Amino acid sequence: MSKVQAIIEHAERHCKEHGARLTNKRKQVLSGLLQSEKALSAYELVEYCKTEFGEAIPAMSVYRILDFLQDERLVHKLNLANKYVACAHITCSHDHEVPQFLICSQCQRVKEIGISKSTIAALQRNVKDAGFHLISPQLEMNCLCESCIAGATWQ
Amino acid sequence: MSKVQAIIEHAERHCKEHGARLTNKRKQVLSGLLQSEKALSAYELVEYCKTEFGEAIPAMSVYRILDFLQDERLVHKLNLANKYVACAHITCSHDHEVPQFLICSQCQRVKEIGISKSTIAALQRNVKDAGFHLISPQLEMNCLCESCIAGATWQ
DNA sequence: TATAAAAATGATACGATGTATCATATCAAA
DNA sequence: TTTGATATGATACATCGTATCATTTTTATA
Repeated sequence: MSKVQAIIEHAERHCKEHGARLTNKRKQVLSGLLQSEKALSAYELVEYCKTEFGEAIPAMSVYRILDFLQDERLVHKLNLANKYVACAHITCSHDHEVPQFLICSQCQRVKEIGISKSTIAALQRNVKDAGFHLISPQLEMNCLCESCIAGATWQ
Repeated sequence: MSKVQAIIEHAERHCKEHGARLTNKRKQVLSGLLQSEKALSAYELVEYCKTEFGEAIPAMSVYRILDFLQDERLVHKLNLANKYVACAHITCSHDHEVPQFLICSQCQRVKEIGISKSTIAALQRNVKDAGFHLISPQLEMNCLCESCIAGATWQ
């Protein structure tokens, strides 16, 4: 069984546990994100599902499906790029900290990392000192990935 | 002289120093951002200039003016919110670190803060360990501001 | 001062992301 | 099996932003 399939099955069990349904279309969308291995916009996902799976899912449905998958914590939205990625920890059984995302501005590859609690705590302190309250420490940072650094034209 | 006017004059001198021109329209846009004291989208700025100054600046021009003001480091773009804010340090003479922004998700008020170098360095280290290179440590964080916390309905 | 070059602004069309709304189809429990 | 909930489809539209070409304004220079 492929890695993607394994994750999908895990996701399906995860949904069933609390009465949510991972329907076929929802599986297609999640599979699309898993297979592409990079962040995709909703409209890119529509294309991807059409060419890879022969599924013509209207954009409206993709947005709703993405909302569902976010509620299920199977997908994250990258607000900086207006794109979506599959959660990197679907098959983990333990809970995770709020994720941080490194987005390659050149190839759109995304790495989901955890930042040390002490660093996050220092951030929180800075924010609190300014009189604000951090809603979510999901940081998104514009980066260049290894391979784009290696082949970069701007160097 | 009002505080806004003082900042505008300072900005004008700053532009003149290297042959850039802070034209009337550009002043209007900058004044709009300064007066509103919160992040505005380009189209909101069009509205603001029309009602406050009677200046009908087309959206296209506002975008170009915002680009100019960003090049002059008088304005920052908030990529999370697709809005723009006046730089909080126009009248400072010294250079500043890359700014960080706390955006109130409720009232759109924005606070520009500096985060300690050690925290930023820790972030950079985390990113580097993941094999990525941080292009710009301009962090944008979704927050609630003091007054919205005080009057919050979700509490 | 006249005129050419450069800079700024205007007008129009369009692309991309996302939402609102109403209709239809599918599933699931009584 | 019917009924209510859930999921999906279709359409229109709002918002943010860019591409392109035209026009105006400013600046420099002959």
